[in-house]
Amino acid sequence: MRSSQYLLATMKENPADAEIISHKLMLRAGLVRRLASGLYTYLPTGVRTLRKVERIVREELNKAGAIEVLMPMVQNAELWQESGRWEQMDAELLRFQDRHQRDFVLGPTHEEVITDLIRREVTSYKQLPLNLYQIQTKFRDERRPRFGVMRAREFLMKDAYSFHLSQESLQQTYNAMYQAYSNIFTRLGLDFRAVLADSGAIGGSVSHEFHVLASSGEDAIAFSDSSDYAANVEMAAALPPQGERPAPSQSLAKVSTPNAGSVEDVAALLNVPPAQIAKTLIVRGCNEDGEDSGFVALMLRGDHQLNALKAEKHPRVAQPLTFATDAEIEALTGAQPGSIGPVGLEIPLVVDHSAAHLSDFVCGANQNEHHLTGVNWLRDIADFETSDLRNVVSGDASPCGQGVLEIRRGIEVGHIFQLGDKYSQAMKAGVLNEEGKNQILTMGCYGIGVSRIMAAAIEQNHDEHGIIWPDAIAPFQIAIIPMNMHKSVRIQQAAEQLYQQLTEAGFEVLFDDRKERPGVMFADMELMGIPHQIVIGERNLDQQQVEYKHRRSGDKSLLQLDQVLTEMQSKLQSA
RNA sequence: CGGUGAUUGGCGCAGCUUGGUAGCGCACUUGGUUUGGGUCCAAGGGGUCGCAGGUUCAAAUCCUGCAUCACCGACCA
Repeated sequence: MRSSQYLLATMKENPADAEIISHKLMLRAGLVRRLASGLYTYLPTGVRTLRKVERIVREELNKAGAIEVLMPMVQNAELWQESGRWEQMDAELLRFQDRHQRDFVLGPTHEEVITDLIRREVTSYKQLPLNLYQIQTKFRDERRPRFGVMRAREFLMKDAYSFHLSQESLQQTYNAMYQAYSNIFTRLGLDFRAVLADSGAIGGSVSHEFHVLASSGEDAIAFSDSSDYAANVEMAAALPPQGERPAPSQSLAKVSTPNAGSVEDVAALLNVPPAQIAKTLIVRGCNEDGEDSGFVALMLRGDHQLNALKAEKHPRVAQPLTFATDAEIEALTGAQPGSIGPVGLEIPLVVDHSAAHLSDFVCGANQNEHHLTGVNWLRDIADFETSDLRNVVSGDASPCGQGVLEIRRGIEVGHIFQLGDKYSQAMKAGVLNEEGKNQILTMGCYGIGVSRIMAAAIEQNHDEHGIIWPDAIAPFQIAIIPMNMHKSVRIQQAAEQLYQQLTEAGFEVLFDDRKERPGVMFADMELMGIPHQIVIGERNLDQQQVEYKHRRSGDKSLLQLDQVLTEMQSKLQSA
C-alpha cells in the first residue's frame, strides 16, 4: 500500500475525550473514529488489524472442531420471551419495533437464536456433539460506554455454543475450547492468563475468563506465587486465618470519636491499625425461602473490602445485594453509618473469618461519634456466624494451598462457560437419545471480544511514540520510509524496487511515498506501530545499503539492498 | 440511573465575568525555503459559536428549556 493512496488519518494531538492510552492511540493512529457514544467506525488501518485477529480466532476454532455460522443481529422478541430474558434483562437490551409494530431486539448475545436453530435442525444423538461459532457484531446498550472500543455499545465478538448429551462430552469440548483460547492468545502475541471466574448472569457452573494483563485493566486477578492457581478476585476464596484467636486482654470501653466516621479516621484518632478495627455493613436479608427478612449485619476487618458476590451468595443475604439507607441504619442502631457496631445489635450477624479472628478490637458503639475498644467475640457478642465475605488481598494464603496470592489487573478478552441446560430447558431443545427418549441438551458457550482485543493489545504494547503491534496483528508488517524521494531518482528507484519485491513476496508493506519531511514519516510509522521499518537515504545508498529498524527494540542495522528480502523473510517467517 | 463538567472551523483551545457581530495553535491550499526525527517565511480557504425560545437597539457572551458528549459512582457476557 502506498500511503499517498491510503487513508492514513493520523493525528498529532490527543482528542479531548479519550481517557486511556489505547483509546488515545487508536484515534491518533487512525484506527477508529467515534460516531456516537459507544459506536465506532473502523478506519482502513483498524480493519486490517481487526481482520487479522479474526483470522487467528477462526483458524484456531476450526482446528478445534468448531463450525462457523452467521446469525442475524436483529432478533425477534418471541425467542427472548421464551427464554425469559425479555423480562430479566433491563435497558441493556435494545428493543424496537418494525413497521408492523412487531417487537425485536438488537442481539447482545445469541443463545436464543442458536438454541432455536439446534432444536429445529438436530433431532438425533448421532448428530452430537456440535460446536457452532460466529464472528458477529453485538449491541449492548451499556449504561456507561467508555474507554473507546474497550467498552463500546456495538462491538465485534466471536461467540460459540456447544451442544451435548452428557457432562463428559461438554467437559471435553470445554477443554478443547480452553486449549484453543490459549493458542489464540499466544498467537496474538499477548501476555494473558486463564482465571477461574464467576459465571454471572448467563448462568451455569464452571467458567474461566481469559485476561490480558495490563495495569489499566478493569478486573483484578489473584495469582498464587507458587502454583498455576489464578482467579478473578471476586471468585478467589479467602481462607480463614490459621491458629486460635488470641485471648481477650482488654475490657470493653466506650470512647468518644468526634468527627471520625471512616476506618481511617478512627485508626488515626485512636492510634490503632485499621486491621484492628471491625467495620459493620447493614444489608437487606432473606430467609431460607428467599423472602425478605429485614436486615443483616456484615462485618469485616477495617483494612478489608466487601466482596459483593460472596455476600450475595450467603443464604441470609437478599439478592441482589442491597445496602440499608442511612435512615434505615439510624432507625435500627440509633446511630449514623460510621458509628455502628455489632454490640447490642438485634439482627443476624455474619462475620468475615478475618474479622472473627480479632480480639481486643475497635468497632462502632451504635451511638454517634462513639466507638468501643477492647471488644471481644463471645464475651461481648454472643450470637454470630462466620463466613468468607471479603476480597482477597495481596499476601493472603492461596486457596489452592500453595503459596501466597499476588494481585494484578487484567482486561477480560475471553470467557468460557459450562452453561448447562438453562436455555435448552427453557426452549425445549432436545434430541432422541440411544433409548429413543427425548433428552434435553446441555450447553457450553464461549466468547471472545474481538474488537476489545485490539484495545487490550495496545494497552499492553505501546511506548511514548505510539503503538507497538505484535507481528501477528500489525496492520502492516513493513514500512518503507524513503528520505526525500521526490528529489532523488536513486532513492525513488530503490524504494519502488523494494516495495515491489517485498509485496510480491507476500508481505504487507506500507510504502510512505508522501512528499513529507522525514520526521513526519518516522513519527507516523511509529505511531501506527509497524513492526519493521526500512529507511532509504542517500548516504547509505552509496554503499548499496538501507537501514532496518525494529519498532519494539529500537535496534537499527544496515542491510545490503539485495539482502532485504531474505532478511525480512527470516524475521517474519512465523507470521 | 445519580453526581460533576463540557459543547466556538477537521483537531486542541481562547473569547463569555463587564453584550457591540469571532480569534490562536495544529491541520488544509498555493508559492518559496529546508531535507535522517513533527523546518522556516509569505499568501489563502474554511465557523448560522450544539438546538429552540426569551431579554435587548444589539447575544458566542445574559435567562429558560432541550439535545449531545465526557468524567466519577452504581451497573455490566
